[in-house]
Amino acid sequence: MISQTSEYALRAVVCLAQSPDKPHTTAEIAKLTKVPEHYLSKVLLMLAKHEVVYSKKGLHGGYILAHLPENLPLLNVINAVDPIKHIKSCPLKLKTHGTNLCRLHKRLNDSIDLIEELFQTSTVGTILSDPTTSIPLCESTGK
Amino acid sequence: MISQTSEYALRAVVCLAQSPDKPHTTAEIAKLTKVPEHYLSKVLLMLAKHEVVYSKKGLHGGYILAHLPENLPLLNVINAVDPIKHIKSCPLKLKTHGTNLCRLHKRLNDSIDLIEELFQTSTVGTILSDPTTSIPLCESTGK
DNA sequence: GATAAAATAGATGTCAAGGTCTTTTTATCT
DNA sequence: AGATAAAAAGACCTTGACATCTATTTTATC
Repeated sequence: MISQTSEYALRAVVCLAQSPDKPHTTAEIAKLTKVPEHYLSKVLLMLAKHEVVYSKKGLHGGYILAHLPENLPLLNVINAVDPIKHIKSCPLKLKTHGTNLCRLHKRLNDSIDLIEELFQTSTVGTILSDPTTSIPLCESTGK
Repeated sequence: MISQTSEYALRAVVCLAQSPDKPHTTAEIAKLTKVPEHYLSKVLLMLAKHEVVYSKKGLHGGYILAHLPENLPLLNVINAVDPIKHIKSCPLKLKTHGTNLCRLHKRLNDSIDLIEELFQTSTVGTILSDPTTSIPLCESTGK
C-alpha cells in the first residue's frame, strides 16, 4: 500500500514539523522516528532534492521543513521518495487497446486516483492538528 | 499499490467471468490474460483455496468462478492472494502507544480502509457491465 | 584551522515477491 | 485397466526493495 520508504519519509517529515524552528541532524531524526540511520540519510537526500526539506550543512546544520506543514500535502512527501504510479496504458500491451484502459484497469486506476487525491488534500498540518489521537511518533498518548 | 499478483488474480477472475459456463485450464487463462503460466497456476491455487474459483481436476477439468460476478467483490480476489494489511498497532513499537495509532498512522490507515471499502463495493460484475470502456482484456475496443 | 554536519559514492548483504520447472495426484475417457 | 489431461505440490532461481557500512568530499560555523 504505502512503501516502507514512504513511511520513513513521512515519519521524518512529521518529526521535523513538530519543531520547525531548529534544524535536526540525521542522527536525531533517526532516533526519534526509529528509522535506520544510514537508510534515513538516503531518504532525506531525496526529500531535499525534491525540496520537501531544506538541508543546511556544517556545524549546527541539519534538516528543516521547506514548507509550512499546512502547505505540505502528504502526496509531495510520498512522490519525492516513491512516486504513485498511474496505469497509463494497457498492462497486457494489447495493441488495440493502446492507451485506452479496459474496464478492469480503468477501475484500478480510478482507485489510484482516489488515493492520490486523498494524499493531496491531506497535509502534514492536518495530521499535526488532528485532536482525536495521540501526538505523532511520541511516547505519550497526547490525550 | 496493487501487487502484481493481485493484478494477475483479477485478470484471471475477469477472464473466467466472461464465460462462466465452461471450465478453463490454466494454460488457456494464461494465454488470454498474458500471465506467466506457471506462476498463474499458483495464483489460481490460492484463489481456489479461498473459494473464489472452483477447480475441477482431470480431463475436461479446469477452473470456473465459484460465485456470480455480481456477488464477487474485487476485494475477495485481492484478499485471497495478497491481503490488504491494516495498520493495527504502532509501527514504531512505542510501548505507550500499543494499539493506539498516532495521527500519522491513523491517517494512513484511514486511506487503507477507504481503498478496502472501494474494492468491497466494486464487484467483478460491475466491471463487466461498465459500458464506458472496452471489454476487459480483449483485443477489441468494444465500443 | 578545527570541527560538525550534509553530500556523494559505492560495496555489500538480506529478504520477499515474482517467476520457472519438475513431479505427484486425481478425474475422465476409451 | 490403462492412457491421458488436468490440477496440486514443491523445489529452485532471479530480481529489486530495503538496509548496512565505509570512506571521501564539501560546506558552514566556531
